[in-house]
Amino acid sequence: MKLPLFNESFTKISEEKRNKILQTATDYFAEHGFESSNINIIAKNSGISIGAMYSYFSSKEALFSTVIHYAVETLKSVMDEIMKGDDELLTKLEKIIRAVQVNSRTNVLYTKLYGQLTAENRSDLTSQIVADIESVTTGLYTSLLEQAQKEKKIRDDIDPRLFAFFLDNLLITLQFSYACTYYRERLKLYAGEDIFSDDDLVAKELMKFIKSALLQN
Amino acid sequence: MKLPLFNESFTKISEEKRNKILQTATDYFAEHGFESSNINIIAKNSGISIGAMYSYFSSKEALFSTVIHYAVETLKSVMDEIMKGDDELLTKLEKIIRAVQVNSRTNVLYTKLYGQLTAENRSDLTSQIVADIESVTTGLYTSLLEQAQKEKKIRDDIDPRLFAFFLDNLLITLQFSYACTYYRERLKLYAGEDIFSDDDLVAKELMKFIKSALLQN
DNA sequence: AGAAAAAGAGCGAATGCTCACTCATTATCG
DNA sequence: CGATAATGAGTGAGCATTCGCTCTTTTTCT
Repeated sequence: MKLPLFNESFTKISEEKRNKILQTATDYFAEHGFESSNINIIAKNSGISIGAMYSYFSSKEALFSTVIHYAVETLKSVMDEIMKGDDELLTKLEKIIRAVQVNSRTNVLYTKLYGQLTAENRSDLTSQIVADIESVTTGLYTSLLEQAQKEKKIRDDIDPRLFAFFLDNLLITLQFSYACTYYRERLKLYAGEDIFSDDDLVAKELMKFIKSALLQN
Repeated sequence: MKLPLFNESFTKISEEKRNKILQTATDYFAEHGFESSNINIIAKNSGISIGAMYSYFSSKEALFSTVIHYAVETLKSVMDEIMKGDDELLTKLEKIIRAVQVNSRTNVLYTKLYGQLTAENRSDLTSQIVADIESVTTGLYTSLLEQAQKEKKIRDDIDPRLFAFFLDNLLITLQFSYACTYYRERLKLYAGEDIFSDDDLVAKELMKFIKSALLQN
């Protein structure tokens, strides 16, 4: 199955214009979700006509898919950057946590989009995109743990696939907690209003949590 | 701020009819989300006219709020049941995990609703409902950990508020993983197609993870 | 080169469809 | 026979998508 993305005409316009459209659409979708977003307004805010919009994208869904596609690529590249280094497991995890904290603030919109995707029962089309990124991190985390297990760096009495899953769960919810209104409020409920001015504390405690969950003890 | 719930007339109809409406609406909202749900169809599926629907609920949002309200109450009562026992921390946590596994399957719909609520940038109205339940579990987990810390049952070098937060994150994502299509697929990616026929494995490994995260080591 | 023609990018008013919600009418009941 | 409840056709607003048009650029022809 192939996702509907942009039409050829979209590649022919100036990069500036392309970015303007993508940025505007990302903002708008992140704010309103798919259903409640008005593509006419997105066009207007982008400084183009709806007619032009429909020459670049054959449907609202195609625009949405494209936006998601870019979001996913961005997140992926951050992950890859961290993973390709040869730090050991715990160092990599800490880097991911830091990236999540910094990046979520920069890319709040992307994370919101991600949240929307997972909650909505969107068509197979979009859920497919997400399967892409998911399968990347899945493999990454699992093989990281398996590797570490082989090297006796972490305990051997665990199922690396499930532990990778729990790990990812912690990182995803952390991501949400820095990006989505709802989860932000929730973290404040737990740790107080000021928690967002103390990234170090959160990172340190989460590393403590993860570390002793993983290590032989 | 007060949430719009049902009108008085809704209390006057037979319980059977009331349940039929709520059940139908819950199903429908869980399937389609708020925006994409059609209240005319919900009325028809419930076997009442739209006119009647609007005499029971003054708006689509009121119907939605009511549905959420019941969902939250149900989840709350399960939690309370577990919490009021005098089991120790780890036993309680295991019970919660088990409840999440069993209950999510029964109450898939409720969990989906919860997921939709948190992802959508819904009006303050609905986000308020959720703050209700959230503040309950927040308090519960945190004081459980503080208590256990006082009794030297778990390590004392941690911030109980943040550890409670991480704990809750693990439980929430577990809940999602048993209820929402997207997260189900994700868990399958990690642990294989058959994972959903082995609740014990998941529960055991998660307990292992949590246990060593919490214990002195 | 300059004129004429063709291409096609961009425009936005108009179309048609989907609902949330209303209200005139009808049924039910005490 | 009122009063109360229920009905569902109708209303209008919102919005995805279309399409006839304009205006600019490119190509063709003399």
